[in-house]
Amino acid sequence: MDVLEKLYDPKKVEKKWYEESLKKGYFQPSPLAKASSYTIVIPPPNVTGFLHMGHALNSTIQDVLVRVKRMQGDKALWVPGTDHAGIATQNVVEKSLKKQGKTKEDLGREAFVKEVWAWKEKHGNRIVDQLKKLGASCDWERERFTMDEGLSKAVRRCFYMLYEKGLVYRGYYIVNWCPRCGTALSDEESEHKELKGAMYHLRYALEGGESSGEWIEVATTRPETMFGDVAVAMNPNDERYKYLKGKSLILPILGKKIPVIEDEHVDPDFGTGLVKVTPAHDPNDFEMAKRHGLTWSFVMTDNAKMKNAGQYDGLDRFECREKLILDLKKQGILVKIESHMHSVGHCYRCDTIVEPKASKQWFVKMKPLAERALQAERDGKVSFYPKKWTKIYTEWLENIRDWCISRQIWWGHQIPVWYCDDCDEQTVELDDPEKCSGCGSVNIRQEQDVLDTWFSSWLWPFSSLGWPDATKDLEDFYPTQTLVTAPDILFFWVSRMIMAGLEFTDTVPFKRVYLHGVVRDDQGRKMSKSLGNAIDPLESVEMYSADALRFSLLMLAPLGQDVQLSSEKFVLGRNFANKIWNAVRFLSMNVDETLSEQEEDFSPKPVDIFDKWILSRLHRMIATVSESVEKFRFNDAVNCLYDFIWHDFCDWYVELIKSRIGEVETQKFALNVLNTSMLCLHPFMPFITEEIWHLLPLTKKKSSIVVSEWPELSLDLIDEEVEKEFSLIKDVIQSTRNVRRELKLPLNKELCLIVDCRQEQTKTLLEGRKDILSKFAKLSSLEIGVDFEKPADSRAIVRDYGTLYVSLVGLIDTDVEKKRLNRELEKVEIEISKIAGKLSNSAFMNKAPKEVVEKEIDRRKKYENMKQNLLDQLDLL
RNA sequence: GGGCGGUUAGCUCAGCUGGUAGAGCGCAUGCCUUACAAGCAUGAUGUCACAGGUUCGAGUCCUGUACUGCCCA
Repeated sequence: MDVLEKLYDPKKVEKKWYEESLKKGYFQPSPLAKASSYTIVIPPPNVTGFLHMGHALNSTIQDVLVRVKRMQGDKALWVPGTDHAGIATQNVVEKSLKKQGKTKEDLGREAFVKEVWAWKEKHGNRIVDQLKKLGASCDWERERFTMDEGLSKAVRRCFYMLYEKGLVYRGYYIVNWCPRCGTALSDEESEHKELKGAMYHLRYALEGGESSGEWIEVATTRPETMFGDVAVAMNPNDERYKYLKGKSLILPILGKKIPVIEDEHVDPDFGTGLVKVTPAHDPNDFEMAKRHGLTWSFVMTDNAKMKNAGQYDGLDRFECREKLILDLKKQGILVKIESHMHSVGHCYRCDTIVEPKASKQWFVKMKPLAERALQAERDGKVSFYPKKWTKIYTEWLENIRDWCISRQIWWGHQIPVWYCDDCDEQTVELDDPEKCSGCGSVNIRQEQDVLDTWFSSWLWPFSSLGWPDATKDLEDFYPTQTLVTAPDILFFWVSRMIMAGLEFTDTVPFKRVYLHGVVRDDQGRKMSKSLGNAIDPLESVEMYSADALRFSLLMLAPLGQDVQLSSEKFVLGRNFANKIWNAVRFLSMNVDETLSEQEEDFSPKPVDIFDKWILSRLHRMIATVSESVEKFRFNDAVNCLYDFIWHDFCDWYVELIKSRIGEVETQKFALNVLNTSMLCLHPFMPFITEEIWHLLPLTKKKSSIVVSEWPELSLDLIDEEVEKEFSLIKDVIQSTRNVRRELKLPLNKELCLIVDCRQEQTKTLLEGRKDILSKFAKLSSLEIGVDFEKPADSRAIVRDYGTLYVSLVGLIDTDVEKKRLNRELEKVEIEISKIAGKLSNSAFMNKAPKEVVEKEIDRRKKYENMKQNLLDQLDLL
């Protein structure tokens, strides 16, 4: 082995090995793998997107799962891709057109869509390239895009099937309208935010009572909608307004006559108990108008400019509100303004306040789809981790509302419905029709709207594998195993995929859904561009390496918990990488030249207790890591690796074998342990482990660690006895070091140690390791026996297995020692009285399990020994 | 308004089926000890938010309160 650099340099390494893996096709499912497949589909990021920490956490987790399964011999496949993000992408391209002083209308639909495709070809790879920097082991040969040919075909088939079944319909309803994007949004795309608004109390005159000043008071948060009022509603049981029944009112400004109606749904306690009814711009009012057979009128255009509003026509809705309020005040119509907290829908893409608006849109009837999705969960066919999300999933499905799938934009799958100019028939076929399916007329026009992007994404687990065609991939890799995503798209995406899977493929698309936490900043706030608190994962990769980023993220992210991140947290991963590097560096300086020439792997036998100990710890680690990954407890896995490699291997094992590192068998053994550790660590830190794996002389079997076998667990190598013996040796060393530290003795001063063991067995064990004890505790002399007299001028350290005496002529201050021993005594006595309390409690003795009682009795014995010993020591002083 | 989390060391958090409270960072002290100062050694620090309850025994289970975050309406 060549001697390594002192500092690990990840830059070259990461690039080199990722390229190598791509070239050799290691990320493609191996045809040689065993029959069982393990598939994950990536939550497709936006083509417009930039990689953020959420993506980093998300893809690291998927990568760990896939890499582990790949090493365990499964046919592992991680399908990557992006979605076309209708509104977002259209916004981006519109913005760049605007810079050239152009609008999409200037170009026309066809040219605009061409423009978007051009943008996609140029920039659409950005986020994919960024994922590669993190080490994502996706099969890039299978990368898909929601607008590519196959997936468009899937969308078409899906729409057709739902239409034939009567589950897709066109209807007039209140939708969430984004005036900036100029399109309808689904309920999920309208994000509710708590805002400080106002409740405006307005005076509406009673018909015929204008001159006598008779009026009633209505309260509203959106006064500008008053132009669209078609009635005022009261609760039929509201005694206060009994006199209004059957009366009419005069709408201020417009002077229009509107009726008072009675409706059970009016809450008499809200506002004044009288509500203005604006069916075109409010969902409740819309329903109410339907019940009462009222017509409606729009008062806003698609970009939220006022219309049918008299002198206010053309004003923006909020401008209008301001002006209107001033005018109403002047006219004495405004009674009062109260501040009022309410939640207001915002467009999830551009944050504009959503305007509820009646309009004709396409919907999917969700109830029948939801039933099956609920049943699948109840049958245990799909489960959520952590479990708490199950309830959120089921509650959403139980209260599901129809899904508005049409969007008034140009970028996306144009809805495959043709209207006929000559009759009322709608034509929906798998291929573009040439004539009306009703009257045969050729005067047909395709629907202009496009489908919601999620209408493509909900097919992703099977459309990305070839559906609706019966492809080999679909057969081999579907249904998938695990879905890894953030909980904020549980409704948008996860639930809908389950519904789609059941509807179109008759199976759940994945068995387990792992919902990881949200990445927050160090103050617990969500990371966002607008807050400026986002940490760029690529900058972090640049500074700390992808391995460090991955490792730190996982360390900070226990099962489904949010992650509070600051960039200094990556130091942890970086330092760990460097620590490993230096352990390898140490070996590289000592390993025999001839080892590199050996062709086969070697599995040397343990020669002493330390070898047995590290093997025991190693296999414990293998067990924990495998199990934790299976249970999505990635932070446990990562912690265990960290603890084993750093503390067990580097701090103790490497130090212990330094004296015999010249022996080839020792080298082989250490290399073997290190190699196994690298295999276990590889899914978490793919790059440094690959680099080291290639450097280690014994790993010539396969061409890459990526396709190497996961270490086999040998439970019989986990040896409690050996671990116990080792911790005894460790305790003697650490206790002695502590004396040195407490008495501020210089490191180069060697100590004389006497170990007075309680048992012969302990003595024999320690005698056998005199060399190590002397070296590690820095001793000039060491005596081990049973029943020693206390030597003069020494510090006594009382342990449960015996007493350690460190001779310190002239350094022992009797008073200080007394105080110290009394402090120890106090602690021991507290423990004893705690235990005594338990043991004298008959309820405890009767009800606690036998093992627990025995354990307490043992502990009592131990502490009483220590107490006696401490008292003896005090006597001697 | 309904639902779901969180509250454990100075900070960030583990602690799964109740049985002796843990890690990393930070802090303190001493160290360039035949890999690593991105390091080594040793150490200090806790009313486990609060109040009840169940239990032989509660950080862990139950009820309530406070603060805090998120989701839904």
